[in-house]
Amino acid sequence: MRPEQDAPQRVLDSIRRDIILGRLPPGARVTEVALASRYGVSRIPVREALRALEAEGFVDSRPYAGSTVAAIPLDDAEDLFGVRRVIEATIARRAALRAAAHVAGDAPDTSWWTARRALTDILDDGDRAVASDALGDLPELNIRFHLGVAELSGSASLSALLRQISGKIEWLYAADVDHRGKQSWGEHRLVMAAIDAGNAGEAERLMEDHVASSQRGYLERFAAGPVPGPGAGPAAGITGTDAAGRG
Amino acid sequence: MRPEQDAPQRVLDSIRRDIILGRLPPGARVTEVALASRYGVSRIPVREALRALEAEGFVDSRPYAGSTVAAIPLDDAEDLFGVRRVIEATIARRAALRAAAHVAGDAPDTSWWTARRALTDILDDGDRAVASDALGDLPELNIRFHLGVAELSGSASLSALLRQISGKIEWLYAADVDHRGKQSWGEHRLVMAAIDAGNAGEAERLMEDHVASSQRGYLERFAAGPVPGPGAGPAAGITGTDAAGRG
DNA sequence: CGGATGGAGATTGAATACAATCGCCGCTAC
DNA sequence: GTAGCGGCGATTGTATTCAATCTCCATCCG
Repeated sequence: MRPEQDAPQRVLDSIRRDIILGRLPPGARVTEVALASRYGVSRIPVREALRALEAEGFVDSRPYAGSTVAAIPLDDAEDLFGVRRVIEATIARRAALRAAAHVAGDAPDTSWWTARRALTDILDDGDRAVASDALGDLPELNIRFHLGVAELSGSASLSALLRQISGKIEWLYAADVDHRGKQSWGEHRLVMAAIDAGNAGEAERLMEDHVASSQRGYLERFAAGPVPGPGAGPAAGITGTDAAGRG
Repeated sequence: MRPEQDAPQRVLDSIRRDIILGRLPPGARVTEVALASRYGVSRIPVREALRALEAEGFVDSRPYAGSTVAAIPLDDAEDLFGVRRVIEATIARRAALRAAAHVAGDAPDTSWWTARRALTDILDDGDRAVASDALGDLPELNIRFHLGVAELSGSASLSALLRQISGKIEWLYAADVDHRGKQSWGEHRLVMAAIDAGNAGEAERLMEDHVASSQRGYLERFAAGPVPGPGAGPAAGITGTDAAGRG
């Protein structure tokens, strides 16, 4: 079996996705051999992925006792949105500043153009999804847009922080996708325009409003009875050799 | 050799410390075998530690090309402080709310008392350090105080975020410890008092001022010629079998 | 009949071994 | 003299293997 060259990354993304989408419910035991056989690799890449997930707060581990899926951070929802607002607004401001520097001709950076082009594609894909009422594609595109802007900001530190927070918030939304759907998506072009114009203040303000609006949508939905969610009971995990998340 | 039960954690902390303190300068190559022999373990724990460090943004890795120490995020300094202000203020507010719930008798949580007692010890140790002019101990105690308050807040998500940001900021300060020394340390007791009183608004405000003040100290120091630092050249790394950070 | 205790099975922690890939150095050709 | 190229050493990626520890369940004792 040839080395997949980034099997750990693939395994990491897959497990995290299974957790976020509720295919691995909170409390479920995740054993290394089960995951290894599920993804067709040995335990080593799985171990690395599990350790990363532990650092990200998606699983709890105890020495020799294995790992379980962590509890969904329901109590942190409001604060997570608050932190995310600040981070995203900062990112938008810096992205605008960097865009301005680029049109001015300074900083001849090819990676910047790559990131900018990727955003164009994401925006177009999202518009098509909205036009064809394929709203199921929007959550994924939404994440990619925001991470794309982070890329454009040029700050690895802020990108990493946003990535961590986004995962948690995505988890909160859980399988409850399309939180505001069309309207929310439309706001992305406004943010992008401000960035392209190099208008740092406007980009910062628009992004903050956008995130705040997303937060309101979440709170309205879950204020009363928070998240019926898939996390029914601390069991039903994968334990056998081929049972992972086939629900 | 018996399993150390958390060798990866120890290795992770050690390497991160070496990076933050400049013993492993930016650009230095860090090979698995060198680290393994330095810490007396095999490559497996080292791999897990390196992957965690990559997620934290301290090293850059490419498949089959190995890992190098990342560049110090100098350009992110101001924004990192901004995000940290929000996170710490939120943490302080929640810690106060939780303290209020505890004196009220709700939530009989033994781990809370453990965390609270640890903070008492940290504050006392810091006072002793100040009294005996052992200011070299303050940076370490400073980090522990802030992480201790995060623990008290009861939010694993916010704790993880703070941990990540603190590492970066500590890196910025680099070997330049005792940034404001005695005065900064004294502010900790004010924050702690507000938390113990269950005064959420006051705790939030005091913590934000405290972090903002720390930021001013940093900017004043490094505004002109940012960080002479140990990152002289992209070389001098550890490559041999026993050369790690013996500088 | 309830709770402690011992052992078997399962699972993780770590080391060793091997395959795949990269980077460097000398060589060749122009 | 310099640019392209092939081989070799070094390093990473992964699998296999064994030791240490935990969990669960049946058993025994009070």
